[in-house]
Amino acid sequence: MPRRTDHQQRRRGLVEALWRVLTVQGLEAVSLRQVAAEAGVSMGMVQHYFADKAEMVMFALDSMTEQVGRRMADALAALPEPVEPLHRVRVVLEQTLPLDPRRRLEAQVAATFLARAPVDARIAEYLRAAYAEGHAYLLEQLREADVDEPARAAALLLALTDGLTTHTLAGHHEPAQALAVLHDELDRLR
Amino acid sequence: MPRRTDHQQRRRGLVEALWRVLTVQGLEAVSLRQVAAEAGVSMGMVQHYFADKAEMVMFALDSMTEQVGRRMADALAALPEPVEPLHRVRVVLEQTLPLDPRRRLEAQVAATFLARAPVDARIAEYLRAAYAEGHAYLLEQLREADVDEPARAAALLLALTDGLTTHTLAGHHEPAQALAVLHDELDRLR
DNA sequence: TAGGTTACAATGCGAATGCATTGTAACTCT
DNA sequence: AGAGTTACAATGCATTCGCATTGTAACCTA
Repeated sequence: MPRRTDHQQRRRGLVEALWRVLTVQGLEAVSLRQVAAEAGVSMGMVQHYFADKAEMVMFALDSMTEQVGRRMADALAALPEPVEPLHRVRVVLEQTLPLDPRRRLEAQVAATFLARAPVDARIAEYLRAAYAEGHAYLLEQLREADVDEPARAAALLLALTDGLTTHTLAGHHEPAQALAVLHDELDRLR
Repeated sequence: MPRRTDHQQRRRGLVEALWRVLTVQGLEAVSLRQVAAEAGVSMGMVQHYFADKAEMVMFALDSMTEQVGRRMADALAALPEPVEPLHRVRVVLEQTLPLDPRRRLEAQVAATFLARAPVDARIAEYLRAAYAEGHAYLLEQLREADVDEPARAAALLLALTDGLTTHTLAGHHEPAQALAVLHDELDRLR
């Protein structure tokens, strides 16, 4: 066995560079060269770690959802006992709102991919599975909270959160306003 | 004065071709050549009617919002007297949901531009003005309907509608479900 | 220490892009 | 009828793209 590096770590570094290009210049500016430049490495290195552009982009999407999922799990674990189901819903949804720089970056990456889903089958399929998972979790919590029509409420909350995220990123209002709207809606579900 | 054509009409035709490219292949596939090919004309002609790509794209956005606005006005005018303000809200918001092929195309164009706003100042500014207009209209109607916290409710409805649109376009659920969610939420405002 | 594998760097290539330039009909007005 | 303007079409150019190829150093194993 010859010279070895930590593949996962290198790929993560490149993906962070990709995210930066994506959030500053948009998905159409994401190219092998741009990512390499942003990461301060050669284009050959990027090629070494990703078979092609599509794999790189899908890995960037996967890394992002993984990261958000981790933060959701952490936030849930930090909740004081006893945990109300609607509190879980609130905490989970708040992780997807652009409330700080980290979440703002993630939200923008997610929003960009979501907007691209209608014209990209692979992205659509991936996001569909993620949506199904999120919907199932919300459904479970809303049932436990005795909310009327929990399936519809779950769809509503997911759509509302995404809409608030998009509007915040577009500069239509402040993050705090988005948070207030979400809290209002959750209060009304009681 | 020499040879004359209807500039507005030609531009509209080209913009429809642009929309088709946009909805099928995404905004990054929109190029002078692609639009020309889709419209069945030469690239020189496209250049003749638009100074550059940016102007063409902004005109496409403007045409779309204009068209949606026209449909909203028509739908409002077709409402039977006496008109309830919440009914107006419903009719207006329904014009932005992808409930039929026409609205689906418009919704996808709108969603694509909205997702691009965070990295494009010109688009952001344009959409901000459009959002402000929509919010002001909803605010007026919600006040007339004696809804609690009308400003917040307006922001909620706009975000929810956009979220439902995005999720429908991404294939997360059916158009009918999106409509049902919106109707539920409007009923709860009474 | 020799051989083989890994980790890049560098370069080349065909395709596509936005835009500028040039050419040429067609039409209007004087 | 001539002149001038408009409406395109065609082409060229520099740049960027994804990807393939090639080269080379570093490193591990036998």
